[in-house]
Amino acid sequence: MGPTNMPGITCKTCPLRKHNLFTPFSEDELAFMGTFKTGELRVDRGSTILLEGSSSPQLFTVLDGMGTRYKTLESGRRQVINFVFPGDFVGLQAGMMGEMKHSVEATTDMTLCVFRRDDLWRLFSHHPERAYDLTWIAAVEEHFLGETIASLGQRDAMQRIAWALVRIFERLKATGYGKGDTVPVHFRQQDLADALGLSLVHTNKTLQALKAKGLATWRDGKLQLRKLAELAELALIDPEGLQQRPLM
Amino acid sequence: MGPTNMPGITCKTCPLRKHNLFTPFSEDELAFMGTFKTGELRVDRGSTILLEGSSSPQLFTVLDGMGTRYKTLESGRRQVINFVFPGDFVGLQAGMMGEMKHSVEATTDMTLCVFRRDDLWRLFSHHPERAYDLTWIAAVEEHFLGETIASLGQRDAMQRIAWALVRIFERLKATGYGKGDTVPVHFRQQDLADALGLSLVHTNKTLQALKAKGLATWRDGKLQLRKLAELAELALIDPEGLQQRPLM
DNA sequence: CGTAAACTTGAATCCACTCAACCTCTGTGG
DNA sequence: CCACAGAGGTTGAGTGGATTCAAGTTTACG
Repeated sequence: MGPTNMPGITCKTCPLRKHNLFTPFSEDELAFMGTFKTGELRVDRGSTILLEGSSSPQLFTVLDGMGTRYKTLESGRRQVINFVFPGDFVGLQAGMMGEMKHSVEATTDMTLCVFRRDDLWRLFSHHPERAYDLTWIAAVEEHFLGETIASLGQRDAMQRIAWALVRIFERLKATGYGKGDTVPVHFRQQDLADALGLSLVHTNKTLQALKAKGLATWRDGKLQLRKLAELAELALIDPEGLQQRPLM
Repeated sequence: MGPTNMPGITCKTCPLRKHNLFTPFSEDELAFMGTFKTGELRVDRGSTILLEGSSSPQLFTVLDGMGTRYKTLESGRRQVINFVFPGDFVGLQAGMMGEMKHSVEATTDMTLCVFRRDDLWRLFSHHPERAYDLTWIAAVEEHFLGETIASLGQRDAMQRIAWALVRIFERLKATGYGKGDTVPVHFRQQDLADALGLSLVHTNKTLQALKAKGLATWRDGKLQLRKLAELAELALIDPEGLQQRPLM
């Protein structure tokens, strides 16, 4: 199955909107987004959605599925900047700066809501409240990247992994995935290693250590956090929870 | 000398605008920015301009001086998210999300251009081109943080320090600081260490190693890069140079 | 002249890395 | 139906880059 385009969900019936992770839409906004959205894209897992250095004519909001944003250094090493979840907006850099500064790849099969880059200016000129939200989204992203920098710079391997697992867990729960203390996570250990600046071997061993402590189990695409509070404490995360943010 | 407020430069005569690091202003934009700017702030080195968790009523563009954005973890460790240079816009997170997710501190005496947070909406609703630029700025910031993540995750100590020195150097040159192969850098080694996730001791020894290689000398607030290209190569930086960006 | 801040230096330790196998699936083609 | 290949995961051993600890030195300044 290759990438396909098909008329699917409308903004009005968008299943993401119901999660209170996202700020509610007004009727006006809803109507506008309907015209801003140009279609839907389905891609297989493994597909590259945006390529570093390219200037995509399209912007996306992830409707379903997960992926990674990553950079490849000249040394050949890969850094996963962050993980991409439903509700995330991708392509803003290409939209504003002219070209992507990282790649985006689908880790699972993925459905994306498609916007035209050329419409961005229409958004700014005619729908300031949506423009405001877009900037808000950029600010939220900046915040998370700052947190990641703090993790890579100041946390040891165990804290980093605990931190990542908690963040992934919280985000998925807030978007309606999983149930109880278990969420579906289909990333590979290598993805996590590349995200945290750790070797695959050490990531593996540290995951086992967390399992031995009875804090986290991650097998066969299922992540189970038995003692979330304890894990968050180990990760030096202050338990503020996720703040509401806009959705594109 | 404490913080003082005094009518100084007007946007029309703003010395930053002349550097081609920044995209030019139109007459309209210039006129509007004059009304958006509410004053100037001078602070001594060591001052905290924005505090993590606070919701500043003010936003700033740095006119002169340098500083750091940083977070403090529960463990007491400090992570410098990035350095702040003239032309940088600070306070966007507080402006959009309600509160700062990191602190901003002046490392040298600093002059800032002051805006009122309440005026942000006026900017979005009446000056879409400026709103667009603001989002652009956020996207640029996101790009740099992504690069930093790649550095902390994938580069070793020598590469990280080389990377940081080159980036600092390029940015300062692009804003008219220093001459020849030397620029003024008044950060402490501890700041650099905290930015790169390295210990002070190792930062010190690595700086000496770079000096021994004849690549970089940093003493008494003067950073001299003798062989920029070679240093950039060591740092795995592709020599694209700095891209034009908007200025607030 | 004394104190504090920033910078240096040396030594011992350890966290995380690399290397090198090996295991366990799953899908595929003879 | 079985052999094989490839991807993802696991395990052990040895190494080394970066850390911590603990003193120094230099510089700025009241």
